[in-house]
Amino acid sequence: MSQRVPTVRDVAARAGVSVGTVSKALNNRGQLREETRARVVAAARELGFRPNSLAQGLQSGRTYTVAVITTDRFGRFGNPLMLGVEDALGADRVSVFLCDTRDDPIREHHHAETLDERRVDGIIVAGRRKQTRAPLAVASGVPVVYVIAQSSDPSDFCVTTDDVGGGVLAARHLLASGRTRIGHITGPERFADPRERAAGLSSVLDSAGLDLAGGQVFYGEWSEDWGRRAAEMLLHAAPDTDAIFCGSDQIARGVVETLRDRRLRVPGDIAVVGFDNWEPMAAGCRPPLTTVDPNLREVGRVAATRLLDMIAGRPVEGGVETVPAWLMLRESTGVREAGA
Amino acid sequence: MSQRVPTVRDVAARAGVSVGTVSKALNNRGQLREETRARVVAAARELGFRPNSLAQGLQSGRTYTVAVITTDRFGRFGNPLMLGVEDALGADRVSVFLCDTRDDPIREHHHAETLDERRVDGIIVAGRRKQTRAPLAVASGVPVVYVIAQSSDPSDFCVTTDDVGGGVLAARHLLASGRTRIGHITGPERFADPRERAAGLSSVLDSAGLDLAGGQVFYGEWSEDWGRRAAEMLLHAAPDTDAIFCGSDQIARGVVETLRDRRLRVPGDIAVVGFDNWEPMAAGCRPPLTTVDPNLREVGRVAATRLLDMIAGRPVEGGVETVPAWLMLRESTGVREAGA
DNA sequence: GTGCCGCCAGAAAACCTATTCCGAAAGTGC
DNA sequence: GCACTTTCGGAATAGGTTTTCTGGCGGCAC
Repeated sequence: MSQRVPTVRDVAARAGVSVGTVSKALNNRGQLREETRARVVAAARELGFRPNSLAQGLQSGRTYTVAVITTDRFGRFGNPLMLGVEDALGADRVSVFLCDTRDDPIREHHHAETLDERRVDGIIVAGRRKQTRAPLAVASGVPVVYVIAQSSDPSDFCVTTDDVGGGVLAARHLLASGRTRIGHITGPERFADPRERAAGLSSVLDSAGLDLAGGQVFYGEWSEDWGRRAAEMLLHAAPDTDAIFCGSDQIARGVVETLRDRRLRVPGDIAVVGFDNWEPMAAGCRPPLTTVDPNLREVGRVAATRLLDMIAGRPVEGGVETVPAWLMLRESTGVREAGA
Repeated sequence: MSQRVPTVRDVAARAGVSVGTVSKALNNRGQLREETRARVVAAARELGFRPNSLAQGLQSGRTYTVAVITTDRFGRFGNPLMLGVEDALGADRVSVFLCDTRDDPIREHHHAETLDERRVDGIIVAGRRKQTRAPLAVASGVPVVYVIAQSSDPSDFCVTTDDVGGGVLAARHLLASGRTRIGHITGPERFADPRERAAGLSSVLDSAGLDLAGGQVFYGEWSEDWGRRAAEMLLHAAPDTDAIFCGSDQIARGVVETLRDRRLRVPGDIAVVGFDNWEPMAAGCRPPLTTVDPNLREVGRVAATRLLDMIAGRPVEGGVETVPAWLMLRESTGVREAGA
């Protein structure tokens, strides 16, 4: 009872040919009689033969594997991203190694070494936040694409979200809905992402000759609780606010709760726009949230596609490619009620 | 300018020894003079040599790779699970292939074939729901561990959550807090998970001689909206309800919202317990939710550990191993207010 | 002092599995 | 009978690990 997995040698023996012939028959290469080819194929099927991709990789120098290194503790951002990556990679029978660094440089280095040894064809390095980071320490020649967090080496290629554009989308939508006294509650000022979203909003307001309701951006934390507290502050500073753009869906949830407590109708009295399009948060809200979708799945798809380009030797220019966001319309920015 | 990655041959040439000697030197095997070993190690370092793990895998028959096949990429369930898997695997330098089937049997089969060819050492098949599924169609001999969804082959090994136990925990906690009129709002009745949670609750209530508030389990959907609607129904049927155990944190959020609308205080008038301990949902709730944590990270850790056992040839009995849940205490089940 | 045994260090070769290139045998055409 | 094609075997190759082999040397006995 040999439980051994069959090799080309076994197939060759069973078909009565040489190993070279087996390879040619199964890969449709070389000159073979149709009868021979069929015999080999039959033998392979009967034995349940599966070529060893380690041996193939050794031979060809390509492993058809790609790694995704993420700092995101498999958080919610990683999911749509991975989905996009799989979209692009799946077609090519490329398998994905998933490595979580847990924000630890030692772990990252460790993963990089292992991936080097595994001779992955390429690597996607995904950060959680927009920031500049040191290039991944990996064998020269292995293509690397950076996602969201970009490399400090300008010749590296990076794909990222369009946070300024997301802010612009939200702002234009609110203006188009007839809102003019728009406030902004968002995450920590020390991060680039919320600053860019705020910049997008401000640019639109400036062009329209409008000021930010409350006179300032309310920077704080990425939590519902901050949304609740900041909404109080904003309404205290500017009681006539008629729209609030929030830096995340979680913040928006908090904001909506405060508005409800104060008997303010959404969207009747105040429209609310979130950011992330984090389905369970945004759709579960009452009313469901209109929100900016940063298009992470597309970001993942673009990253993987470019990586495949680089692997195939097609030139990919260094620099940052920005994927446009889009607006998910739900009820929280619906039409303003008459007389409101 | 040869960009070629260095091989043992290059190291051997630089150190002035044979390739066999290089291997022995770098792996601390065989008999070598200390001076020779040091010379080889130095040469390897200077060249930036990294052994090709494809070649090693070909030789040893072990690849130090494991695959996780999941049907649940969107879900929040995959994240803590993967974390646990990496906890257990990381120590052994085992890399993880992540395969998403998107609930498509064709995709699953496709992944299984590819993993076969890659000669992964083992596979973890993770389902989203407790159900029985056909065994993964993979080369005989490759160890497979099933998570949550179990294999129809009783000799396969499966790790799963303790939903009955979770229900028991929630029920005991509520009884201990002095609640006696406990309702239950949960997900679809056609799934085993909510039925088991309800069974756990019922068993405790039965032992205490209590009935379920509202006279029935409110089965529905896994949404906030169902939580809101079902809470209305429950309160209509049993206005004196003093606690609600919810089948998910999302449902609990909806329930809490309805209670707030009705001016019922949580936990003052009614205590609420969720299920999942999905941090942003449970902690963001006002008040923060006491909730059953199904311990998915531990489930992942156990699955990976058992898989490593099987890979190492240590016997693992078939059957289902259940990982105990635990209760995350937050404010939604705090002390009952005096006079309430 | 010389011959033999055994050990040490490292070279050389075999092996893991699949692919590819080269060449040989057999068959065809004229 | 010669050139040419078709068909397939055999060997080289990829990059390591492992086993076997060899040369040199020390120790011991006579």
